[in-house]
Amino acid sequence: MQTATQHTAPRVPARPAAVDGRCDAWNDEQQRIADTLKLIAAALEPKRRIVHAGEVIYRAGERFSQLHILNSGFFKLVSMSSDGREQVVGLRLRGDWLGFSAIAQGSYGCDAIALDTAEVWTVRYDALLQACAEHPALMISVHEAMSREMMRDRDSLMAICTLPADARVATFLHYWAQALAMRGLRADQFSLRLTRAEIGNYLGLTLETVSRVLSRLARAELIAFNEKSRRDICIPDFPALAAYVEGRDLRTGLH
Amino acid sequence: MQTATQHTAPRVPARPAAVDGRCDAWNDEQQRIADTLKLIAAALEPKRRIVHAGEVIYRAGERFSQLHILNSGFFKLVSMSSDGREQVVGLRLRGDWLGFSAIAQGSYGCDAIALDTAEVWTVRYDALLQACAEHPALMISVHEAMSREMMRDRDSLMAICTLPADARVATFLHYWAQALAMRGLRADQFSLRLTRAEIGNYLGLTLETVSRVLSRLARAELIAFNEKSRRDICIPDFPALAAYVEGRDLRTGLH
DNA sequence: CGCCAAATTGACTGGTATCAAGCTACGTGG
DNA sequence: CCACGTAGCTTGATACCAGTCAATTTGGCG
Repeated sequence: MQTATQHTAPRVPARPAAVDGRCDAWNDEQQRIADTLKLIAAALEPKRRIVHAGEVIYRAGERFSQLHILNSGFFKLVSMSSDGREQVVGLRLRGDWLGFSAIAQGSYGCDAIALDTAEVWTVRYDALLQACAEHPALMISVHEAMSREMMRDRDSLMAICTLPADARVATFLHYWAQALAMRGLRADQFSLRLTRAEIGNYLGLTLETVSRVLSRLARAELIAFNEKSRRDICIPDFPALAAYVEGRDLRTGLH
Repeated sequence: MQTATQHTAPRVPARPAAVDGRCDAWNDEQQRIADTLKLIAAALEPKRRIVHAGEVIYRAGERFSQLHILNSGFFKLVSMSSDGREQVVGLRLRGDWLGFSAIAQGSYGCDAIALDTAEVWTVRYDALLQACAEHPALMISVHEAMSREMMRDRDSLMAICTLPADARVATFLHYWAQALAMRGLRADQFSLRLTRAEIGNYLGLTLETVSRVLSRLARAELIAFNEKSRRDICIPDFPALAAYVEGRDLRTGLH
């Protein structure tokens, strides 16, 4: 079965020793996702399909009747406000659901766009409801997924509200590396798959500011660019990045 | 039964004619909340209690086993990051649930603090799961509540990320007035019940900036202060405020 | 090769934060 | 009753971070 280009290469990525403390959570997370997918496959026979970068799973305004689960790949959620401003409101990876926020309103509130080749599983919402009533484990799993999404949104809200630009970008990279690692993908080197403008949009910054911050972080050796394609980021020292994201008043020249 | 001080007086508040367009949504919302509460009361026999301003329903870190629904009153959710920064991450009114975001993690991620006398209904999560399996309507209602919470968080994220200070505060007031109106409470005059510092914290601004913006909005006559207590806000012309929140390039002297 | 989107970098501007000085309301105790 | 302290709020002066505008470089692709 075809899967995402970049994300398949190393099954067990090289991980810096200092992240070992995370290995439990990391394996747990992998297990959790696998269990959830198995549960869905067993109870619902989801429609599976491959989509390619740029393809749209749903658009804002479309009638809601299905939910989607990512088996692989990488999506962005783009919301458009009444006055025409666009905003990237979320990013989704393997194990994440797409469409929860449409349940209440009956129609999607944003576009879901693939940034990569991805495998999407689709289930009808009414079928899911029925399956949940019959399979308690599935209902728990769905609630947990929604709860996790809320928690994540809340964290990013907090980060974006309170942190200066350097810390926002660093937090973003840190979160992203962690999310990849938890899914068994390599986290010490990866492609952002987003333009500076999209990152900035997501973080509430301009593309110039994102560019400048990335340069500063590189100068401080918290990240490095892959020669060829500055969209590929290396994280040579994950603990250092983590420390910067927490403390932020360390030796680095970044106040 | 004792209920919130301020929020009970007018059963059907005076509403400026121009908001009539909203009356459908407004009555729908009231009906929806009433239906949900009835559903919960019927299926779960929730524990009901009155809490007073300042009381805490749960604290970050506590083990999760219960969810709460507000029958009346007004809560803030306060999250504390590892490095000690505090942040108001949400506000809750009648019909809102408290605790969803704790499901995934098994423990609460923030404090829930009453800002007013409130009536809280509490249900065990395991009981809710079981009831959901037996009552499809209840499960739908729970999913909708979670979905609505996601949508709201997303909207506020968008507002906070992309808007300048004036618009943030105006959006906040507009949302708040609407939320009160939808619950049948008077929206043309209300108490914020939050200090400038708390509002600023919630909106990613300093208390000084909030104060200045409120003064500017008052000078532009989009809001007015109740003589005595500048924490009581009047909205003399709701459509004007709504127009400002949307367009923002109107006649007002606020660029 | 030449075009175009993306990214980088610099100079300048402006919106918020910060620092600081009062003001107001309210409760406490003399 | 008034003096006093305190918490919340307002307003002004200044500093600085990030946005804006602009010039240039880089990389991808027909």
